[in-house]
Amino acid sequence: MPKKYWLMKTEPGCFSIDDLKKAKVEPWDGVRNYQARNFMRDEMSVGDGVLIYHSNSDPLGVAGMGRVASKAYPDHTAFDKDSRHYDPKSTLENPRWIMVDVEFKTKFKNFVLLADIRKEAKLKELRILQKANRLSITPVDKKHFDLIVKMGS
DNA sequence: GCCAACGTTGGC
DNA sequence: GCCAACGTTGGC
Repeated sequence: MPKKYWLMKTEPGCFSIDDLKKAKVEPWDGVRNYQARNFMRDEMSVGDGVLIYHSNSDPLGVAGMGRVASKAYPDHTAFDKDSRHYDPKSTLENPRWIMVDVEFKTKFKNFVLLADIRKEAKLKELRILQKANRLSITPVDKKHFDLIVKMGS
């Protein structure tokens, strides 16, 4: 299967690129959106490239790069009553939510600001720039992925 | 199956 | 903190 590329959002106040660097590999739990889930279930494979995007923070933008390190498997936080991601409709027999492991690759030398991504004409088709795109996982074209990595290096 | 109400996301 | 946009829920 050809390698694919993704952008995954995280709130750094909750889990940042530095946390990922420290953890090396992290289960990407808490995704509670069907479109994002289906990307993980149907399209992701081990080795895919991941842009790590910091949302809801200052600065906003892409902080680094990782890779998909596992296939999708049940998100156990959905079973945990004490988790903020608890979903009573997800059961062990029939898990509704899944996650993949994400492995740290690099923290960008130059944080790639959302404002600079907006200014770059070649990136105008990027999903996160489209109006009101709230998807926490979006596919990224290889050429866009490579350009953002270049901007960050 | 419609749709109003509600909760969440996330940039500003 | 605001609020627009969107997804989900649930009554009908």
